Amino acid sequence: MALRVYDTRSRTKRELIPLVEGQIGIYACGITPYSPSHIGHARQAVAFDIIVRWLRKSGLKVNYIANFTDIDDKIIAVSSEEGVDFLEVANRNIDDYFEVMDALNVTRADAYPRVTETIPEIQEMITNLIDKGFAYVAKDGVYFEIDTAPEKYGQLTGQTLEMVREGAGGRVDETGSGKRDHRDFALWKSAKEGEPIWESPWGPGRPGWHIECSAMSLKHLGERFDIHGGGSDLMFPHHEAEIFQSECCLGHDPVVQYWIHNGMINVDGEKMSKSEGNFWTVRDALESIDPLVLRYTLINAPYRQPVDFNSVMIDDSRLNHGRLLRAYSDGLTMAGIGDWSQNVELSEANERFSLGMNDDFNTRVALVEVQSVVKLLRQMIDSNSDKSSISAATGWLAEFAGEVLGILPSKEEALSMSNSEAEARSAISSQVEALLEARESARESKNWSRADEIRDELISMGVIVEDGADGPTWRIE
RNA sequence: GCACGGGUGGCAGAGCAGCUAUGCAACGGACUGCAGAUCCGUGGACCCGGGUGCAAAUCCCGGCCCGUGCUCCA
Repeated sequence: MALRVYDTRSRTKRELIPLVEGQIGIYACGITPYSPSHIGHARQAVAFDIIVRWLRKSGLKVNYIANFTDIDDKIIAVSSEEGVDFLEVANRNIDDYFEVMDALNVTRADAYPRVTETIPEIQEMITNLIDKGFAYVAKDGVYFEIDTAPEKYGQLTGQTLEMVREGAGGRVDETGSGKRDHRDFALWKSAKEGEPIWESPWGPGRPGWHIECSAMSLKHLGERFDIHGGGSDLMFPHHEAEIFQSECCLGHDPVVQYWIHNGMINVDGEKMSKSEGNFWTVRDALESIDPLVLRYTLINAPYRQPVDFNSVMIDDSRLNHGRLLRAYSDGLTMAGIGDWSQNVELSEANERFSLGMNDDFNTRVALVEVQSVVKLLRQMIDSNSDKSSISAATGWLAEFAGEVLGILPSKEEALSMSNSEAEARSAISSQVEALLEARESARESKNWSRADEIRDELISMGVIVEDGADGPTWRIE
């Protein structure tokens, strides 16, 4: 079954053919840690996490690299504002990143390179570009000269040199920059007062934005690698600049076989931004949303589509995820995890799930199959199916909803969750049983108002009563 | 303005030439004193206008609307 990936550069879905059979090198542009991570970062991290999980599930050996751009203008701005070292700002926000992404069940990348740990490689690349005539030294730094490779312009966004010229023409003189052309971009920025600096052949300074990713991907994945990705907002200029740098430096193209970009997050249909006041950090979101529910929300649309973050969407995810969780833990306690491969319906579900994931990692299609297996499992439980069927369906969920999509807690956690619920139950059990008994006798004498009164009392204790054919059952909300 | 995505039932969101998407909500039924949970069933959609097909939500052309980008210095 062929795995097809939408490649931004060719604007088509193409079959994923690894450079080295059985192996995939993937680089994803991570965050610039100048503030706590927001839900857009979470979407990116989750999207690539699932892509990597699916590649591994497909039998590929994956080397996944995600970087931190830990020196940049915004970090410097925060650091000078707070009067602390720039690395303190970066480290603080990197810690935050790991903490919230762990909560979202994001598998760690194989490496998290940082700009500040890649300075020699960056300088080497810049030297190379100067030597080959693609870059020049100016009074305020080193610039990549766009006109040396005009054919590479607009590779990802379709824009032409002329368009951008119109968009920003004539600014070079105004800013006093040493650029020859305003579309040239900085590889190295000369030191300014009070900024962190590194020594270089072109004087003290720091790397420009863009070069770090070319250098880090080269260092970790080599001169050619399979997949490079990030948010769609990075296509221009960041990723196009990388194409210039890497391909001109290495002297071949393409360096990256497939470019993939995830869509942005909107909040209530509007662009999420600090000035709009609709800005959600992951921490904000986790105050009212369970981490796995948030993850469910983020994969509720294919990774390339925009996701609208709104209360309906979240409530919907909460409901569906809750149903999934309940079916899973019921199945787990009743029958455990079993082999699903002998069950026809589950095998078909597997096929459709895989078809969806192989079609550019369509998690929405995958979730439909999860929902249908939840329904199937529910039916099995309700109709007192044999243990092996229930364990098979539970096993299917563990494998696909758990292992691949990462929206289930681990088996141990799921069981300990039901254990802690059991503890909570036993703590109030005698009290509840007594009330239920009183309610049952009220019901027998058709004293409905008294019965409902008792039920209300139980609800206020956080107990939900459900009358069934064999008498009432109850659970803790 | 230009580039790239997208506009599907009350809502969210798949499908991207012929075959029930799915979930929530609604409606009907089973079970219920009621409620809840669960199950069964029903109705309901493809932004507008042209075009190409035996056949178009799906392809082409033209509108309209939405999102993102149009660089670090500004």
